[in-house]
Amino acid sequence: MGRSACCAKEGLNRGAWTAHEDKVLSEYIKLHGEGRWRNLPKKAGLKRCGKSCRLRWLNYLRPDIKRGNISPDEEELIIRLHKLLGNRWSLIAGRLPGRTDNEIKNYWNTNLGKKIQDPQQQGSASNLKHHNKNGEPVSKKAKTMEDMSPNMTSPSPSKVSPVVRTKAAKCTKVFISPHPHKPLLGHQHCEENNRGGLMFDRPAGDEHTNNGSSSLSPFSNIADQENSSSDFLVDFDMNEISLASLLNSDFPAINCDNADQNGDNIFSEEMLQHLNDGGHDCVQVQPNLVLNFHSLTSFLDGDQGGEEWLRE
DNA sequence: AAGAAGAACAACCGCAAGGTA
DNA sequence: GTACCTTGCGGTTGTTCTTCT
Repeated sequence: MGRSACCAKEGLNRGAWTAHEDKVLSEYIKLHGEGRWRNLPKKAGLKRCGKSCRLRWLNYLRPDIKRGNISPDEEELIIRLHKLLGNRWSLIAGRLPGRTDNEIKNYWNTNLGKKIQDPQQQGSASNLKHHNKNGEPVSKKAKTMEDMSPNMTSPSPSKVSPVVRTKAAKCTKVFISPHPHKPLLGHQHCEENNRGGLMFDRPAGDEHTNNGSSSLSPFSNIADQENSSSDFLVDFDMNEISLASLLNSDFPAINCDNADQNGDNIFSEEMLQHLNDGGHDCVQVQPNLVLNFHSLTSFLDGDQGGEEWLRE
């Protein structure tokens, strides 16, 4: 992958990470924390360069990573943030809980960049990934995980390999890192995936969110909800005190109006109850304080709002 | 069913900024 | 002041996957 060797050290592994390597890295970081990347591989017993370990952790192994489709709301936010910030992916990613700069960059390059360049194709970028010969949009990803990702569930013999395919499952299943203190709620069938994490089927009745722009509900399951909501709030807290006014003004309205297109709220009562019952150590999530991308993007569109907020 | 083309994305690289001795 | 180290960022590329013919 990529170019020629960077660390150029003989004997170092390159390319795709194996499940074993992921496990070793995760466990090492759990024990010792992040940082000291240069020495980490040696100490952890990995034949990788520190940079590679860092990237792997930040982009895929971190417990708060949200995998899966970029929702239309997120997409809109990305577009607006990009308008303000340009290619400052890390800043943009900082405003999208659970998303990484790499993921957003990739998404931009493969979807939004084209969309912006070709305004005629306005509409949800989720719908213009492919076009058939009639010019009709065909969503490559509007399939269930079972259909689309055999190597996540039942790898074909020829593909059996220890190498981890971490393709963001666009997804009826969501990767969740094991969190000892977080109960695995639900009714989900769960199975260990090839990264040592857990894959969950969506709860029955949630299939409607899997329509290619699926994650209209930005949160695919409890763990996702926890991570996403808390990250978002934490992000606010950390970055701008003035965001309190933002939250007070615009966000509280959203639990109702950010119901998904089927009229369902993003959070079920059960979910909110779980959050308030200590799903989080620090963050108490109020029922009406739910992420509203529409509100945020409106804010960013405002005369003074966005730009100042984004400046660190 | 097979091959081609294009899309998606994981991973790499080089560089710059910040921290420390 | 500066040299070195570490970390983070944005751009780029190779591989895999999906869809079309």
